[in-house]
Amino acid sequence: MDKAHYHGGRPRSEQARAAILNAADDLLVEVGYAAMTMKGISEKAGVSRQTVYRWWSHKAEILFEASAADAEEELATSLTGDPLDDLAAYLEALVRFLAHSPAGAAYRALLGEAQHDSAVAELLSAKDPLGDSARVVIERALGKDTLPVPLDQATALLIGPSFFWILSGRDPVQLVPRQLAEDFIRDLQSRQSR
Amino acid sequence: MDKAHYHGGRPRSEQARAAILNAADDLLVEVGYAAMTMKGISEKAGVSRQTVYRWWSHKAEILFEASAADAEEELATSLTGDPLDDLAAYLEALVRFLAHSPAGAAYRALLGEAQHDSAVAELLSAKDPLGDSARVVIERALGKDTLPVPLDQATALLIGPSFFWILSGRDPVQLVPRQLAEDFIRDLQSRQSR
Amino acid sequence: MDKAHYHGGRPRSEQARAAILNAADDLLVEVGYAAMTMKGISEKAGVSRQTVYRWWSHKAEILFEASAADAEEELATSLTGDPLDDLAAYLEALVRFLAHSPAGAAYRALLGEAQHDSAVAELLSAKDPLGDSARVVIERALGKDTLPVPLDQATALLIGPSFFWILSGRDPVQLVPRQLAEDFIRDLQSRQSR
Amino acid sequence: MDKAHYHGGRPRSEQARAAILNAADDLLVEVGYAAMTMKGISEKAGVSRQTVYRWWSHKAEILFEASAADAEEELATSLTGDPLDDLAAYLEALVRFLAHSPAGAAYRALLGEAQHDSAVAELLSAKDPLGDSARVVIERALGKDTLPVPLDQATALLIGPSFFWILSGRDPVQLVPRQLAEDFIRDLQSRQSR
DNA sequence: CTGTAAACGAGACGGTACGTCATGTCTTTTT
DNA sequence: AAAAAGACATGACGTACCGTCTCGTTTACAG
Repeated sequence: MDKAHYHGGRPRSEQARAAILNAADDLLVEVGYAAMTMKGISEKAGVSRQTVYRWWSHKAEILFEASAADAEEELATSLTGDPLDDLAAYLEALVRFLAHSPAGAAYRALLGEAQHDSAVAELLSAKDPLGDSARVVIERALGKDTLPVPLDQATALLIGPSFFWILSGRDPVQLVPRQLAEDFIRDLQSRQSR
Repeated sequence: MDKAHYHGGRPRSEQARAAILNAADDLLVEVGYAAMTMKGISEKAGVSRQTVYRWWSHKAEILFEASAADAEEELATSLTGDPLDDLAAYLEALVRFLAHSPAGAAYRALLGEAQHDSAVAELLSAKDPLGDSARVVIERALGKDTLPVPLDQATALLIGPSFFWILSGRDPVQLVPRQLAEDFIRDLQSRQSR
Repeated sequence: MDKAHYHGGRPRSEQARAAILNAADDLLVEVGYAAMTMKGISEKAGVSRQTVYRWWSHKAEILFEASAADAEEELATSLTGDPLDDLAAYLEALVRFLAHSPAGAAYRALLGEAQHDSAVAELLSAKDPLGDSARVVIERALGKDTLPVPLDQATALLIGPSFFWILSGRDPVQLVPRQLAEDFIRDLQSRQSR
Repeated sequence: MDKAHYHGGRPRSEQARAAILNAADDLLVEVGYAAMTMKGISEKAGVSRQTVYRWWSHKAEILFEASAADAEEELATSLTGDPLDDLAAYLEALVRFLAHSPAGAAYRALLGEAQHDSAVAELLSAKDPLGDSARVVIERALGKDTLPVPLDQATALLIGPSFFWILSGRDPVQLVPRQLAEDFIRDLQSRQSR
């Protein structure tokens, strides 16, 4: 017996699962989040509506699962050794993600929903791609123990300005990641020296 | 003749207008943004559905008009003369607005919609309560001409961390406005001194 | 003002009403009662599903309204003056109705539903085309006051055998209406003479 | 080997068969024919859905098999020797069956379905509990050879009025079996004497 | 004081998505 | 081969809101 906990019955179709996630991804780009419906997803995936509802309860849940991997990948960074370079590279990736990537659009849509749908809010707080990636970068660039601020608050200082800039609809071209990275480092240092 | 361009017909009912805006405000608190519908608003306001559609095309438009005044008021600050005090007070008001005020909930809901509805995005960019209020505070606290950074980018530095903190669902209690205000001032000073 | 109790609002569309009743009639013939659905009716009528549900709650209700007039007409009889002729003619019409007419098929379907759906049962008991027509015929053929049996029971004696024959799926050709009419008259007479 | 044509494999489970028939019987009483579903039957019987479909194709088929024996039993009569007594007793049993017995409710439901489902119609014409029982009673009470009418038509005369009365939703209390039996006998006699 | 014309209430209408349900089939392991 | 388990495609269910429409009524100013 291969499966650990077999309880009888036809096994879940991996094909259907993939088709649904792909359909959700595609629909987000093609028609936007608002016009994306459970019905539309099921039809685009060539799958019954019931099958969609069997495994997910909201379009947000589907979209989250569909874009989580992409988000993680796009926000992952390679280290250069130089803290400033690393942080600047990360902020650049962050801006690219939020402003231009499909996965970023998915994230913004989900975060938007989360503002008035607690189910979605829980989804995001359970696995937060921005917070997670930022924590990793800061730890590796500056060292975990030398931080004068709780790690979580440091992420807010790093991410906050770019996040606000893009979410509030401002032009991402005007953002200068290197400058923001410098500010961040200087800020932490001056806090430390007090 | 009072009205500038009268073209005959019954004048718009101020009573209906007020009832609709109030209904929208109330419904946001009672059922949340997602469950708020044009039909629900019209019924709660005791007004025909057509009357709502005659003057507004989305629930976002109604909500925006209904909460704009409150937002402006809640984000307005009185000056003390001390820049640090002023900025800290403003950040405190900002957090209170975003995290606890009904008008702030409306703003978050609208900003959420704006992430996937360009009509709402335009609405917000046309009159941006956060940006406007922050610009005013920074100008008055630090002086317009001494800023080493474009005013708009300064607002992002000031607002960004708190904005991200709350929008991403983190606990607003952990925010320390005075600390953030200090950081902001120190940041601008060190930029200047280079 | 034309309408007796106008309470505002767009008036009901007579066109939609007629289209729905026609669609129901047609569908019964084309696909049969079981395969007839509310959705199918609305689509065939070129009408929204909500419009159907606004005025009727079951397909049985629609079918009843659609076929009631036809049933009444097909079971109406013209008098000849001779009781035997009249009753025989009526039974002939009854058999034709039950066994061959579309309206009769509708009636049989409804009566079938009534056996396990009390809502349909009420519908039929409120306006019973068989009972009504039979009562009229018996009254006019034999006189209301000379009956030795309650009128209702007389209708059962007259109608019963043919009704059972057809409903139980037997061949209507083997029914001899004139013979049944004779039996009925003889029966009443012999009851009277006791 | 016991079975005549054994072809290997697991034998049919008698337990499952009985559970299904019982479940059908129970469900008819509990929820009525309309709300009775194949799914419901299988769940109530604690049996896989496939097992139900393997042996029966409609709920009508199951219900028929489940109630046939009961019907036969309830409509069987013991002879007293007196034709009038025998026929009256039979009619009484018939009314009790149609109006009050669960098996009778099953029969009415099936006959209802038969009006718009030819598969069910065939089922009933293949084994007709009413016709069969009536034929037996008439033969034994009046003698097979002295009948002036084909036996089948005689059953219609005997059963028809009660059948119509109950199927059309009238109150069974108002039926007087003895009276109807008298009518039936008198009718046949007067036909004979012509 | 009488038109005229837009605002308003009421509510019907065609659409479309919702989430659920039962259908009958299938795929898997177990008996 | 039969059976339990349960996933699957299909398609109707009845409901909700959408935005539009068509009525009769109301309310202002203009002539």
